[in-house]
Amino acid sequence: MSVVTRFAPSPTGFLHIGGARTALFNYLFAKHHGGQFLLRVEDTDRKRSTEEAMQAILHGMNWLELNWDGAETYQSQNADRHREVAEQLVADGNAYKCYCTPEELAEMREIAKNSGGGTRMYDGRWRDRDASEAPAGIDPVIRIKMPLEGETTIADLVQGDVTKANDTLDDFIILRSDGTPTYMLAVVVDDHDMGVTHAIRGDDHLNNAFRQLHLFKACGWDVPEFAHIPLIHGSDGAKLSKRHGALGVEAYEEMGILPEAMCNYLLRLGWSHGDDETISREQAIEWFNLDAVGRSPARFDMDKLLNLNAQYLKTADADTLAARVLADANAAGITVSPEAETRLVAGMPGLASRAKNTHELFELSHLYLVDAPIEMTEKARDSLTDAEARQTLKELAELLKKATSWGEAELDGIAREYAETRELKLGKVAQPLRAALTGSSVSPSIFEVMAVLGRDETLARLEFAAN
RNA sequence: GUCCCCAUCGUCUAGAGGCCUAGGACACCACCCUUUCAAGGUGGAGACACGGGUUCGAAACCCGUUGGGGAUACCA
Repeated sequence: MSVVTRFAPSPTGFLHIGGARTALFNYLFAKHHGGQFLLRVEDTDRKRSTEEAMQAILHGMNWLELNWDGAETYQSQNADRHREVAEQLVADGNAYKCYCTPEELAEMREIAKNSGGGTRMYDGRWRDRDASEAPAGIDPVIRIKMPLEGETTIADLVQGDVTKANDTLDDFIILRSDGTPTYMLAVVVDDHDMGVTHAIRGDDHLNNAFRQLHLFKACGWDVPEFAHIPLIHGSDGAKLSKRHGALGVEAYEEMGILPEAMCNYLLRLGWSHGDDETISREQAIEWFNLDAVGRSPARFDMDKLLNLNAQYLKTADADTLAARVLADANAAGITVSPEAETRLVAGMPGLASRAKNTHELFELSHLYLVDAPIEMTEKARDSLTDAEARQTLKELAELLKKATSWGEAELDGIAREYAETRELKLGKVAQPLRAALTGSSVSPSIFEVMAVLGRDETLARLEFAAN
């Protein structure tokens, strides 16, 4: 049997970290088994679902390259099918209509809470009543008949065997009084119709799994395998939620995080493969398994994400990175000449090893983006007020003009030789050079910068700074 | 309240009864490299929640305690 997984977000908010990880695990599991990964939008709560949230989720999935198979489906479009199943269940005697008023329900809940356990939230008062007793003027809901006694065990692929007494399971509502399905019914019907073999989802659904299992059985369907993965907590240890300042994945995108880094980080949160830390998508697909998913909740750690991001930045393709920098430049209203763009790509390795996110990369790139004369920071200007420093630059410029080739090694050699003849420390030469060439006191290796800038731009900047 | 789940450095984790004097990663500290800043290298500090069992031997297995989390809707 081929594996089919699905990610089933409800479009009531953005795609947050926990959801993204659930999607990733479902994706990886399906791909590992050569199966299918489906996306189903759970929009049965029409009041809370928004188009905006849905777009945010789709955008997040695309950004992380969690490509789903086929077109995404919308649960609300299967409402007719859900109602049919509910009615069939009633016809088969596995479900029944309940005419309770909200007041009656509230009363039952109150009793159950005060009883100290052993009492169900819904007492099943319409379970065996005849339809002829139905009061007029009340639209009934449909409830599923749950087993009255015994216990139910779920062989969860992550949590292991979990057993729950059946008397804690009440006859829950599957069809609302307005004829729309509840989540519980919709998931079961859709999972069955879509051929889902493995339901990998958050731990918060573990309790629901017991109810769903009986619903599957009442319908006479095979029950999918369940895998409940622990939730991701905020740094305070509580469930991630909007009020906790949990962010949507697009927020990380805006922070200049690379999607590969994000996925790698999410993968390591709750799943491990020995001591491996940096894991490519291909490697993840090959290695991913549910056995290695941890059972305890993990906390989100921005520092580690940033560290991973820095690593991906270092090995990322220069053109890809340049495109991100150019986008930032464009947003900042900086016009980049074709020469500057060439410099940017050439200088990328030296830049990338110094950045933790793409915005830092953009800031670091500034020295290549602009053309002479360049602006200077106060610190840089200060180091050039010294007459001796300016003299150094002038003398060095003369030597550089005579350079036969413009490679990093040659330039380095010229500067060192000059420093030696003048009996200066290399730093005394390099720092003014850095200020003049980059307009800053911090930059990649100054000889690398010179090589990337090229002869003309270098000499132009030197001349400007020396005067 | 009741039900369910969880418990190794600050954080993410390795650990399938002897390979554990508990390993790796992030963060932190020191040193090295060095033209600045990063990166990189080397080293350091830092954990088995507690109490009982089981066993020749428990971080690992069992029970309890404590702590944390989740669920308790005509939300998903």
